[in-house]
Amino acid sequence: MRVSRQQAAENRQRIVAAGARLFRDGGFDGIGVDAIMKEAGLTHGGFYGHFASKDALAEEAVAHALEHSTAWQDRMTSLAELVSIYLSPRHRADRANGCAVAALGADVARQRPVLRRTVAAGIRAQIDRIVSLLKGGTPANRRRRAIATYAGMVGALTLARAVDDPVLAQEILTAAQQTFGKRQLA
Amino acid sequence: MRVSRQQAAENRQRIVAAGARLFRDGGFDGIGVDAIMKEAGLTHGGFYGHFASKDALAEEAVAHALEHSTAWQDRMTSLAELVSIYLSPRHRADRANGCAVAALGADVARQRPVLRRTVAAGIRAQIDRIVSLLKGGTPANRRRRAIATYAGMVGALTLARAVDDPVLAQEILTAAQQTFGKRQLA
DNA sequence: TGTACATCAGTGAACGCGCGTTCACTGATGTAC
DNA sequence: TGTACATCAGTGAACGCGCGTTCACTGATGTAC
Repeated sequence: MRVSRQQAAENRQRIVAAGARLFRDGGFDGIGVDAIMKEAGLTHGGFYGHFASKDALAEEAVAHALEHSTAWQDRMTSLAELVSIYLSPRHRADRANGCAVAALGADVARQRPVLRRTVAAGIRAQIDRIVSLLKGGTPANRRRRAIATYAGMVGALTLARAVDDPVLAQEILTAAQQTFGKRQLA
Repeated sequence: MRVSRQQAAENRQRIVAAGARLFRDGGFDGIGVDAIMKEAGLTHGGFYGHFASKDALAEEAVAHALEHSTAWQDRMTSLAELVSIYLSPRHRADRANGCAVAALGADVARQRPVLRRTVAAGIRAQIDRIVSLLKGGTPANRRRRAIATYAGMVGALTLARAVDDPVLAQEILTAAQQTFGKRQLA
């Protein structure tokens, strides 16, 4: 049953958004086209009218996730605030809507170059965002500290999500928050 | 064709070692029982004489990887040295034999509790190892800095592996090395 | 503005392949005498 | 120490299921007149 062009465009967007959420939650291999289409309120057969392959969606979904998982950061005025939200228990628990780099992490390294290029662009943008919140030092120094801070954030979230012990997880988040947020890296 | 008990025990160890390498390289879902058995020099049918399931092997393989990928660290006498090797281009390129936490990263969070407990133990051990290399400050302060340092190391390696641009990758490794190795976190 | 037809977004059955797992079989090892 | 038999590690074919992808079909949309 054909739908209007506008409806079709909306459906496409819903598929991308569903993929962005489900891939972050379950990993690229952990989620099927079937589940994504169902989440978007459609049946799996229609998928290939919108995308050439699951891989092609993955690419768009990651781009979408990178944009939307960082939008709130542009409203932050201090690094402490940004780090505090990034390393919050809520972000730890909500993989599906959080940072795509931390959610897909090592798996990105195993994906096609196009996808990795998209992720690289997202990482560059994130570094710039942190640079703009840092004070003092030369531009080169600020960039180094921004990279180290971002690495600390991604690593701490990854570690906190990997462990099953909630106490250790919280200790990791708190330690990283104090180091990368409250203090400024030298 | 039956083999000696000793041979069988050696075969089992070879399967674990093969799993440890291949899982780190390809991810839990990216590698099949077939490939692991072939890497161990056997055929896939014999797998279930040694392990109850692929998941059961994953558990042992991760434990094996955590031990063997950190053994060299006990010979390090300075944090700078440890960080320098961890964040080297060589470690970035050699996922299969490197840090299991960075190699499997976010995927660990999606695995069974037993495996996550194993990873948590490995993370605790790694934190202690870094604590013993830190100087100055109270024990609590050293522990916080050790956690932040470890998070920075894992995050930087994850980011460097995720991006496709070797220049950006090296910049990330260098920045993290300077921040977490050459200087001491406050 | 209304009618007739072509288009095409979405449906759901079906295909094919890969992969985890099972199983009957083989033949060397281990053991009982 | 040697022989006869039971055990069992490993083999490779086969099973079954899930999943990515295809396809004939449907019926509402878009368009030509």
